[in-house]
Amino acid sequence: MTTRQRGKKTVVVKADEIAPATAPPMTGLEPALTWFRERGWTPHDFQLRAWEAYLAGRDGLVNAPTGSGKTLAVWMGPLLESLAKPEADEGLKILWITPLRALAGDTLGSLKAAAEGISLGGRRVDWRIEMRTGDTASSTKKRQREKPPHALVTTPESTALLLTYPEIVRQLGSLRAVIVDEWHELLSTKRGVQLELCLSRLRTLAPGLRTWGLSATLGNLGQAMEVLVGPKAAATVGDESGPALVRQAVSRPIEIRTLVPRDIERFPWAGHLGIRLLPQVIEAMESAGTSLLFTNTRSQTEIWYQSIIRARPDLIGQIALHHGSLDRELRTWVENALRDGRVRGVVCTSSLDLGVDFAPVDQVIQIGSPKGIGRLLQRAGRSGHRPGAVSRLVCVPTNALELVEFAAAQDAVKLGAVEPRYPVRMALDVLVQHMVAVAIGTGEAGVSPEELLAEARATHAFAGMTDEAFAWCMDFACRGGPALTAYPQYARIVPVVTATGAVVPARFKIASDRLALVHRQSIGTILSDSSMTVRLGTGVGMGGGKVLGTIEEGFISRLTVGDTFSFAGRLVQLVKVREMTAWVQPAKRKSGRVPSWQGGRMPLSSLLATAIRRRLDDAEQGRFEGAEMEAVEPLLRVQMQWSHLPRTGVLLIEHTTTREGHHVFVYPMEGRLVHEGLAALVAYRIAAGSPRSFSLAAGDHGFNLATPDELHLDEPAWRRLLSTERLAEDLLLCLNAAQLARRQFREIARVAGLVVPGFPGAPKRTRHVQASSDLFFDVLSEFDAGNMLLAQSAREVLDRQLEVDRMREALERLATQRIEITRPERLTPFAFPLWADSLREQLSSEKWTDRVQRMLVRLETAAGGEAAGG
DNA sequence: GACCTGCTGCGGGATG
Repeated sequence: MTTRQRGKKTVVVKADEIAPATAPPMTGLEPALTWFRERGWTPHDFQLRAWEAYLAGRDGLVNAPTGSGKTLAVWMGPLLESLAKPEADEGLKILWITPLRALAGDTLGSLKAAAEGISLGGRRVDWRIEMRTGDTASSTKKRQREKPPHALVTTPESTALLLTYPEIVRQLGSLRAVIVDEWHELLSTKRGVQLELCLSRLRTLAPGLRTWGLSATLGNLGQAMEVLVGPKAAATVGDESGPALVRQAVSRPIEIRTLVPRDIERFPWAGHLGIRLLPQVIEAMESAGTSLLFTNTRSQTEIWYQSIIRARPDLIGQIALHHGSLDRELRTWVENALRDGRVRGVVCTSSLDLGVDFAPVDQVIQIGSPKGIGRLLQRAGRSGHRPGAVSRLVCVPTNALELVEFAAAQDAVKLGAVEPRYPVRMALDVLVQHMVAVAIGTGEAGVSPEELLAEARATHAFAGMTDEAFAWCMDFACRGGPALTAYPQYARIVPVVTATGAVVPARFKIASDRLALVHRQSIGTILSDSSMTVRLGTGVGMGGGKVLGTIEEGFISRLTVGDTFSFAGRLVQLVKVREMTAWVQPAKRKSGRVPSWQGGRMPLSSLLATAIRRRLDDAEQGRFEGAEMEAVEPLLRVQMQWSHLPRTGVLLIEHTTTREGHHVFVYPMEGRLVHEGLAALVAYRIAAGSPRSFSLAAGDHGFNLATPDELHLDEPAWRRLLSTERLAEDLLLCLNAAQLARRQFREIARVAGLVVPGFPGAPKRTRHVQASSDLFFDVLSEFDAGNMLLAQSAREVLDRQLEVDRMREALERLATQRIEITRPERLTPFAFPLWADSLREQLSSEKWTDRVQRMLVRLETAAGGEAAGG
C-alpha cells in the first residue's frame, strides 16, 4: 500500500482486521456519547468496544497508537460505572500505573478533565484523583495513606510500596480496577514481573478486581494480554466474559524517506557515527519546524550536537540535547522547551522514545540502525502529534549497508510486522522482594506461606513454580539461606507470635520496623550503574555550581586535571575529582574528548534481519528497488563479484588473507549478541581439536575469526562447529561464564535484598554495592552452592547476554541451509566492517584510523575498477 | 590530539 507523494514514500500501516462493533451501543454508554458530542467528536469504534467490555465486567488490553484517544478508551469505563453506581463511591477505586514518572502528571490532567466533564442527569463524578511517585512530598504520601484518593496515578514501584503499608492494604478491598499504561514497556522486564506479583496480590485483596492494559503494537499482543490478566483469566480467553483484546483498526500514516548519500563511492563501508551526512541532515531540519534526532548512543548525541552547532553557529540556542546521563533538571528544561516550541531540534537517545507528547514535533530523524521495527515505529510516532497529522521519519544511514537495512525496515513497516517481547519467568529475586513486602504490609497478623504461594502461582511469571523452589525462597527470606544464618539482617521475616507468647508457625511478619524501612527504600528492580556527578564550579568553599549529569568513573580516570571534554552540549575542563564528584569549568578550547558510557547493547531484531535477507535475495536476482537499493547497488555488485551475498537459505562463509593474518567471516545475520556467542563457540570448538589463538569480532551481520595460520575447514567441519549439541555447556565453558554470572549477580543481589543501597541523602558508593555483591557471589558459590539465585544469574547470562534461545534457533536454521564457502582475494563490503572492528582491539586508535583509511582506499580503487570493468 | 556505538526506567519518612 505505497503511494508516491512529492517524491516521498507514504507508508500506510495496515492494522489487523477487527470485527466491527456488532450490537448497538449499550445504554450505559450514554454519558460518554454525550461527553464526545459536546466536544464535537465521535468516539472510535475501539473506544466503544472497550467501554462495553469494561461495563460487562471483563478484563482487557487496548492496542492503539498514541494520539488515538486510548486513555479515554480505558478511563470512561470506570467513570460510567461510577455514574451508574454512585453509592459505591468510597475508598480507592482505580489504580492507574504508568512506567514513567514524567507521564504521571500529564495523565492526571487528562483523567481529571474527563471526570469533571462527564455527567448523568446532572450528577457528576465526585472523585479525588491524585498521583503518587517517588517525587511526591512525604506529607502528601502520609495523607494518602490515611485517606486514599478515589483514583491514584502511580508507578509500578510505588504500587509495590503501597502494599507495604498495613493501613492502605486494609482499605484496598474497595479497588475496582487497575489500569496499566504502556504495558509493552514493562512486559519483558523484571519491572513487569514485580507488577504481575502486585496485581496478583491486589486480586486477593479486592476479589473481582478488573485489569486493563494499554499497549503499543507487539508481535505477541495476545500473550501480552494473558500475562497482564494472569493465568486464571487467560484460561477464559475466547469466552464471552473472558478478557478482551481491543485494537484500533487505523493507524496514523507514516511518511518515511532515507537520506541517500550523494556520492556513494565515497560513503563509508563501516562505522556508525554518520557525520558524513551532516549537511543533508541540517537541510532536512531546516525543511521542517521541529525535529527530534534519535541516535543510538549517548556519546553520539554529544558528537552530533557539537557537529551541528560547529557547522551552524546560528543554531546555538535553537537546538538542544537529551539523554539519560544528563541531570534531570536539564532534561526537564529541554522537554518544556520542546513542548513550547522554543527549540528547533533535540538530539536524543531512547530517553525521548516515550513520555509526554510534544505537539510541535513534526519530523523524526533516525541516525543509524533502528535495530528493530518496533523501535522505528515508536520513534516515528513521536512526530505529527496533531489530529490529522502525518508522522514523518527521515532515515540517516551511517554506513553503506544500512541503506539495505532502511529499505528492509520499510518493507516490514508496510507489512505491519512488529517484534514480539517475551515475558520474564522465574525471577526469584523479584519474588523474594515481593514476599518481604507483603509480610510488611500484613502487619502484626502476618501472611501465610500458602497465600504467598497461591498468589505467586496466579502470575504468569511463577505459574509453574515448584513447592521446592517456593520453600527455598521462604527459607531465604527467613534466614538468608544456610550460609547467612548468623546475620540478623537476613532474618527478614519471622513467625508471628501471639500476645500470650505462642508462636503461630503458619504465619510470617516482618522482623522489625528497621528492616521494614530498609526494605521500602530498596524496592524496585532497576540497578543504577556506578557513576560520578559532573558539577560546574571549583569545588572550593560553598560555591557549588550546577549539576550537569553523570559520567562513568572509567572515563574520568583516563583524564588528567585540565583535560577538556564535551558534556551536556558544553565544552568543559576537569578541575578536580573529589569523592564521587568531578568538578568542571567552561573550557577555553574549541574541542575535546567525548565521554562514552557502557550501556546495553541492542542487537538487530530477527524480524529486521529477515527483512534484510529478503532484500539481499532480491539483489541476488538483480532487483534493486527504491532509492536506497539503487544507491547501494554498486557495492552489492562488488560483493557478488568478489564473493556472494548472504541471503535466505544460505550461510555464507568467506576465507580471506590480509597482512593481519587469515580471516574467516561468517554471516548468520542474527544480531550482535548471538554472533559474539557464536564466535566464541566456534573458536572454542576449533581449539578443542587443535589449540591455537584467535582474535574475534562480531557485528549485527556476522562474525570474524582471525588466526595466524590458515584454517582448513570444509562443509562437514562447519556443520560440526555449528551443532546445537552441548550448546549451553560449551557456551558456559568458553565465555568465562563465572565472570559473566558474577556480574549479572549484582542485579540479583540488589533485587533480592542481599545488598541494600545507601540511605537517600547519604548514598553508598555504588562501588561498595558492587564489591559486596561480588563477595556474596563468591561466598555463596563456596558455602551455599544450592542457592537458587546463583542458578538464576547463570540463566540470565544465557538469556540476556547471549540470547541463547535465539542462538539455538539460528543454529537449527543454519543446519538446514546450504553452506557457501568463498575465498575472495580482498575484504568484501560485508567483511570490511568486521575486519575494522577486529583490528581495533589490537591497535591504538590513531594507527587504527590510518590503517582503516589505507585499506578503504585500496578496496575502493579495486571496487571502482571492477565496476568499470564489469 | 581524539571520540569513532552501545539505551531506558524507579525508589523513605518523621519532625520542625
